[in-house]
Amino acid sequence: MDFILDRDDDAPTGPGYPPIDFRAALNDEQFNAVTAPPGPLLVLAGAGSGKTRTLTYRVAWLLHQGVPPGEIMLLTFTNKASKEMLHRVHDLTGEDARRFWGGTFHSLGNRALRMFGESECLKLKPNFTILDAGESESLMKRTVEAEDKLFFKDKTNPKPGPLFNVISLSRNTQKSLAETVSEHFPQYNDIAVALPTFAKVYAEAKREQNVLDYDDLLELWLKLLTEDPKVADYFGNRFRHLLVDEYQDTNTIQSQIIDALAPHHRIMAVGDDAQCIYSWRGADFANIMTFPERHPNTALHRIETNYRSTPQILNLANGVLEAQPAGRHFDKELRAHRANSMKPYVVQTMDDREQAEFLVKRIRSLVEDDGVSPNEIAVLYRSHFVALETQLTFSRTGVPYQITSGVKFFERQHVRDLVGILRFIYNPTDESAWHRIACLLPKVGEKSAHKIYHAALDHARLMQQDFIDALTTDDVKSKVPKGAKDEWPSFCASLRQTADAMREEPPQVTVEVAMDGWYGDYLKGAYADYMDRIDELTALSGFAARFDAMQDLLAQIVLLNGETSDRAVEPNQEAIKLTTIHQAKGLEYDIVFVIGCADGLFPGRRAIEANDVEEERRLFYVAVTRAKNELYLCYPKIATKAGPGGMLLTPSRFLQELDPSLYDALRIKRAHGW
DNA sequence: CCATTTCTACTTTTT
DNA sequence: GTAGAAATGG
Repeated sequence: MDFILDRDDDAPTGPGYPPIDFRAALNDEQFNAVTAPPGPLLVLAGAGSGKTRTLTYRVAWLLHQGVPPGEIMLLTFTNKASKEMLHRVHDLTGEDARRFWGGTFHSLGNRALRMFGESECLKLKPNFTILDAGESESLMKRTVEAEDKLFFKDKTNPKPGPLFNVISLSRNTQKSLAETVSEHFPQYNDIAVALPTFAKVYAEAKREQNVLDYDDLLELWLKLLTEDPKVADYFGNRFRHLLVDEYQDTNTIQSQIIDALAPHHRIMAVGDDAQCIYSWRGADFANIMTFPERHPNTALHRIETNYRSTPQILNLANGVLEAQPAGRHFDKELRAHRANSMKPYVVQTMDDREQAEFLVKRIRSLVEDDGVSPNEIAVLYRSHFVALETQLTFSRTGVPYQITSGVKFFERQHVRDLVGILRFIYNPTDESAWHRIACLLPKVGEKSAHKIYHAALDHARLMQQDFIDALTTDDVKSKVPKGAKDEWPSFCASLRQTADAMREEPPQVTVEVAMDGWYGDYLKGAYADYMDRIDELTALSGFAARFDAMQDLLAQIVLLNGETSDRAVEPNQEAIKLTTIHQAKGLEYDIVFVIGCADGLFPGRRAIEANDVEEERRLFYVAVTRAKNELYLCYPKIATKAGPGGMLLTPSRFLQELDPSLYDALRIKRAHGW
């Protein structure tokens, strides 16, 4: 992806875009928001009221006013939402989406750091790499252990994951660790004093290794904006218009970034407090409330007419919100626009399997009898594991589906291994990347990897040698466990070759060199489905072909975390969508099935135990408001997989709280007993 | 005695 | 698939 767009490129100004009849395309509320004069704009938009439509038309309107695309920044939460939005803008105006700065906070932060990371206030080396969640945690584990050897041995102490979460939340909310612990993690009160030290050693390790974690992408971006006037000027002058989607999900640091980006206050923030579902990442819909204070003369727009769903679906959605306890939310009622239709169904089945079979039967009938496009059907769920049985049944019965799954393409073991090799070679100080690949050698685990790494590092420093060359010296070899000695030469040789390729060849070739080297042999031995995995790595090399520079490829892979690979499903093949509700946010489908609507699954067990189901309720609200025409809320009576086997489930409290007149209950009879 | 492997139980949500 | 506990091996 190209980063720098010169302003001169951004001609033509003004017309040159296909004409749009804004008046006819929008209702009054939308039209007023879209054509509002530049300045702070806060748009409160209910679900399905055309939030994305308003944003995309706003972009189109700005373009029609002669604003060059290069002056527009579009911020979103998920990759999916950003892709969707850029796509819609493109459809509307024909403008090349790459001319905007559009993307998630994290990806734009990355872009900013690539441009200005070397600024005095950060002094980042340009070849920094980004840790994913797992690597961040294991780096934290290692650094904390180095500081306090016994910390994790004590079972009453938080494990690396939770520890990381505490520190991450404090960074995202810009609050002290002490405050974060007492507010959100009282169970860690007694170890709170140790946390600042842990945070410090972790931060130092990252700096030493020239790596960043996700939170750094926000934190350092903000630091650039507030501490380097040159950078602040650049962003302030260049991006004359900011548009922020799902504003209710911004956390403190994100909201500060927005404010720092726009000294000119030309921000359009769009949000809906009832859809705030990221508070576990520090999202606080109070940001909406205080927006007018931070941006004087904010024009407030409300968009409340719902064009998406039938009145019956909306009634149920309103019913979900009615059950909210009083206070801490704005009253909200979606006004229906569409004609009456059938009520949503609540479907009880015996177990997961029957639930899946119901889906298959109903979907078949929808597609074959009613001519519904499979692309317009979505199966939504609270957590990935709920969809397991559905996935299997779909595969078995040949229902085409596309899953944005827990096992995402870039998360697959072998993909991450290969990326690890690339990352390590690109930035040899990235010890996390080293660990990942070194542990693949027999008899090498965390400890040996660490020893080898430091032996090589010392040697390289001492002899002024390249790190990879240092690996083959006797000094280092002596640290390699016996079992790994055989493979060691070919391991090193392959790294050498890959490093050479990275210097001379484009990313795609580098990927191929790495695949054909030691790692290819390793795969052959380690997995029975070797061929499948090679195919996937070939897909990775195809993906790499899109990039000219290794750093862009690597950054995209970490940031694009969840993207299903292009090869999973043919782009225009028709397939049912299986996704978590979080990922479905902002999207809409003709037919929506929500599966696993049982207490313990949705709301999740953890939320019930923590006695805080409000966020889950908002999530449920998000789920039902995705549906345009038909909505099915399904739950199995018996949990087969999760929890202690054969547990009896009760319908979700969100269903029980609803007035039964809002839905039709359906009980599935077994078609054929087995 | 420590590091690694093996076995078993369980699985939030995203960047 | 993966994290954590028990078993094994250097």
